[in-house]
Amino acid sequence: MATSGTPRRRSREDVAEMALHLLDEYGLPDLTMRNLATALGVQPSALYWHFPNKQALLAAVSTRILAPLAELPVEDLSVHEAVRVLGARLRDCLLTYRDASELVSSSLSLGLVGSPVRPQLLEVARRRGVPDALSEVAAEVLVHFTVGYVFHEQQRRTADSLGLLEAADALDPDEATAAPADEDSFAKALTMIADGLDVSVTRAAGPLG
Amino acid sequence: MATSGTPRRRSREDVAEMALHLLDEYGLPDLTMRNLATALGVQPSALYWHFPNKQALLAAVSTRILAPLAELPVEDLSVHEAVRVLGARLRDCLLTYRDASELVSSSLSLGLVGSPVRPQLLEVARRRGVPDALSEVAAEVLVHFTVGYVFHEQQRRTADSLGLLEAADALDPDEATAAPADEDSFAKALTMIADGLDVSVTRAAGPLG
DNA sequence: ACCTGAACACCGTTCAAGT
DNA sequence: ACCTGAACACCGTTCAAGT
Repeated sequence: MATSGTPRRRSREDVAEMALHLLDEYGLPDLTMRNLATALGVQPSALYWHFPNKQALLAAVSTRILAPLAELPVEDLSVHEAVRVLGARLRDCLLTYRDASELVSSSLSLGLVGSPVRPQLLEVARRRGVPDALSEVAAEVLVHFTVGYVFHEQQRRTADSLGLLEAADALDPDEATAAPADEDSFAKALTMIADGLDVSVTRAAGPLG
Repeated sequence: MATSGTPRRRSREDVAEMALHLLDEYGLPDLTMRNLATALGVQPSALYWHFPNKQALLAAVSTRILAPLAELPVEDLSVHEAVRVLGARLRDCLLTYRDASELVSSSLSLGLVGSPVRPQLLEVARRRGVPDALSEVAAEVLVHFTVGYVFHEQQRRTADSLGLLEAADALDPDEATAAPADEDSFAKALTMIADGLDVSVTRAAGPLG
């Protein structure tokens, strides 16, 4: 009995994993249902048994990309530290796979995937007596900024890997080569966001004690 | 001579204007080259005389959407006020047309359109003696957050106009109906960003004077 | 200068039918 | 339960040719 080994129940996971691999290898524009089916040695229509549509598939891929964030230990951090660590780690996750920020951005906006920093930031903030309303706002600023920043970063990366950097710089003489999207300015931005939250916390606590 | 009236040189502008109209009327997914051509009473291939590709067309539409921002008078504002006013006005521009934030987000990330707040924020900041490096960072946080926020706002808007709000809320029992994307939390976020910039400015000026 | 006509090489999705 | 085969209704883009 059951000699055919494990009844491989997780073929849905296999599809998502192959999709993530194709994303990283060939980029989002080439992550088509047809290419994915071919890579799996299957007909395109077979994918629709596992996922209702392409958006749902992409949401599953987004979840995989963001998974490492959930395991990040934040209990002992200050709120200021948590904002910076969560932002930096979210950026790491997005930079791990090609075009990941674009994919996550859309899954996030469609509400098909939860905020990758909200639960942990809320937990730390509560522990320090910060009102949820403030941490909610900070979480939104943090995730929108980070995803948008890395989106921009990855687009420029693939853009000048194709050698069409001049086109983008010819926009405005003053505006050219705005920000090189360096590591440093990202860290400064996170500090600015954390500082902003601190000010709000102080203002909220000030009148009371 | 020249009896045929004005030689209508601006048909390129007409194409962009019609595209903006279609965007607002039917949404980004239905803004196809074929639908646009039909609306103009022309063959799809005719559009490629005016624009090299669809991305360039969309960039022109983005520029139109963001145009009102350039006329905003900011000279007399404090840096703190400028951040909040520019953010609020950017949101207004994006909310004026359906799916505008998604379109602008991609044009922005592709570098086909300049930052809609950078020039004015830099000008105000210089006037107040704020180092460019700091206002650059603040401008990035401001634009990424605002575009991302409104993207999320508009997606939810069209999502529940289609009556599929429950699907998104069934994600996580704790995480459900995260932020109703209200006017108020957006204003609070802008204040937080402005506060963060203020702290950075104070820190930069402190050791010196 | 501006546009047509026709083609090329693709898409996501559905659905009866197979096993 | 899981997949095939075949179709439907589309896409963006190119390019010779017209006017």
